[in-house]
Amino acid sequence: MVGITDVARRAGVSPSTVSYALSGKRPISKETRQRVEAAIRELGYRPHAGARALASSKSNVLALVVPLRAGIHVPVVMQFAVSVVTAARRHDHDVLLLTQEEGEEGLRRVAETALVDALVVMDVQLHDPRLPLLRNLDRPSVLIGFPAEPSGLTCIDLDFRAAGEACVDHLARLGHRVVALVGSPPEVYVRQTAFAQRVVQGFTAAADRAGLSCRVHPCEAAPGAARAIAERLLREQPALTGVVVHNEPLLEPLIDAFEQLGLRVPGDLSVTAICPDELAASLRVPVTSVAIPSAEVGERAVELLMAKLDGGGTDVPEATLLPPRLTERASTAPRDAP
Amino acid sequence: MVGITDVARRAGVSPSTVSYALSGKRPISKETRQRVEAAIRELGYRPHAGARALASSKSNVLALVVPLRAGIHVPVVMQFAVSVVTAARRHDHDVLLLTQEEGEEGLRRVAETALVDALVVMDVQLHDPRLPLLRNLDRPSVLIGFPAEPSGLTCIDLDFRAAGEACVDHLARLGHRVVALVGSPPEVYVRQTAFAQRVVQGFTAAADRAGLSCRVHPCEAAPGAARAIAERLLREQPALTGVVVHNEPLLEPLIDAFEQLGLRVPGDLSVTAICPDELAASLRVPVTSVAIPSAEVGERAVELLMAKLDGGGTDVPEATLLPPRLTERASTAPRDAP
DNA sequence: CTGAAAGCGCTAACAG
DNA sequence: CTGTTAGCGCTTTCAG
Repeated sequence: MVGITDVARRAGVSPSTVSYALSGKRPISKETRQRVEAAIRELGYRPHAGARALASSKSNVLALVVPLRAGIHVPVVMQFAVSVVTAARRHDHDVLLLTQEEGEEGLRRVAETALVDALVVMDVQLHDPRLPLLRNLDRPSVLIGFPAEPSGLTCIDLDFRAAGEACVDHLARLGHRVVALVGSPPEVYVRQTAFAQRVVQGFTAAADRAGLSCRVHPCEAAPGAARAIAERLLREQPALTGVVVHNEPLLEPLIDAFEQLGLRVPGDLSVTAICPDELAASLRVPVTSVAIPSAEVGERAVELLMAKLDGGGTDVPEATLLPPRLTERASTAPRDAP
Repeated sequence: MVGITDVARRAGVSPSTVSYALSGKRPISKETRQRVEAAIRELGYRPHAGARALASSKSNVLALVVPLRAGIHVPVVMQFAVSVVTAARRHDHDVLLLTQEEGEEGLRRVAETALVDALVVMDVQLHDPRLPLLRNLDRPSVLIGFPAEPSGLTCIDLDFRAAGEACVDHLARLGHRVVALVGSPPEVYVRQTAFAQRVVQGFTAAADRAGLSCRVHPCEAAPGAARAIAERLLREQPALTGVVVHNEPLLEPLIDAFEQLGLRVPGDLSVTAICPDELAASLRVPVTSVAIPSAEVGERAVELLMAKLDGGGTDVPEATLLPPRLTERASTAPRDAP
């Protein structure tokens, strides 16, 4: 194995100079640097990650905890993970993948063995059991999602409340007076995942504010569910003309179901969704939607972590709520004059 | 920070004894072990990962390279990743997540810095540029998928050829005489991803053997694609009664399209798929399918890696082809008597 | 701007 | 069955 001393010898300098040339932590004359770089190249030198971690107390690895639970749209998780890895690499960090299953012990393990320098935790619940641990860990973390009591933690997410509002506002502006929310599966609410609830709050608040009649339906994404929910919506709200869908797998079948029931989208019914842009744009009827910006959230999460790692934690905001971005597509239209 | 010497002092033993008590690499008397364990518990000791890696030249971390390319079904990748993590944890290893994007340099980096002990590489192409590198790396690897020349590498995958055959055999046994394969998007074939081609080979071979008329259609998963391909199939093969689908996103819309064209499934048309069981089982018409056993592949991949890591590499099979498992569901039926 | 040298915390001979 | 000790390869004072 070729080590730093081999490089030093070949370049005619001391090991510390090689180290500093690599880290840039102190000025190195141009010629020295070039000799070092040449030696590194010629020998194919790679610093040993473990040795580095031991000597510097920095592993340059981040932990990413991904959820496995039911009712979570897998492509969003994956896209998020990829963006975290990509962003981390830009900051010269790698990413260790942990599953939710590992629980608190998993977090504690990777943090306390110094395997990772910091943690990104997805799918945070309102009263997440991991919160006390994350507060006390000696390494910084960023949570994706907001728990009930976020103080002392760094959290980031789409502003789901505002997203719910944005959808309703859009429908209200188009003249719709009776709207419904088709939400995530019931288990997501039972688990008290904050984002689902926040959409409901925003939806309801905006509807009240605009004087709209509204209802909320948590909804499974089972085979026959789309048809059933479509019929139920129309039965319960015969004057329904606006629907907000916050349930990725159900979006396409639901639109199909409406059309099979004789309702044209957007002719008779306007549909908006909260979902990834790619999904909304790829449907037969491209859907007006508020994007779930997984890639941006992942990227920002890593930036926050990096700021905490080298800023010491000062001036890193505790809460980052990304404002919703609504894109109009073909699924919404003004309500017919009454 | 509490180190191994603190534990040793507290337990009244030497550091090496603590180390051996932890690793089990040499016999420790029961009483000593208990004193050590008590000390560890009382002090909340955690061995430092970097120090361990440096001293033992083992990081206990595996690299997992995931694909990002178009035409790859994301849930399969995710499920696979999760099963790799889970299996790795059972063997006391962690998993570092790399994206395809990092390419050869990424593999080289994590291997040569000793960040990881071994690698799992997904989505291997027939003439994958990473193959020479993987052959020469000093750390073992397992490939998911088979390149054109797998010798000297350890590969594992579903036997896609046999899967294609199994679907055709099933249809043939039910009396179908004219069949079609709706395959992966064209880019998957162009990239020469082996599995897509192998399905075609198996499909064609089995059809020839059984004397069936057959055609193959690579197919995008775009919004209108399902309807278009359905119409095209019926135009080109008016007597078509059996379809094999190897394209997850298209499966459901394709069945819908057939039914909209007036063909009942399985009354007029039998459909089988090669896809994850969860997908096949969750459709309105549960589909007879050969499962893509992502979880099993991930698990087996890790077992192979572990065998190579501690077995020295001997007696680890180079090729592991998982036999297809076809589950009959509601989408296939005997062909009507002519 | 550069070098010397002391560890970082653990493992694994070697010695008993 | 247990202890002593020499590193593992790098970073970072301290000195110049």
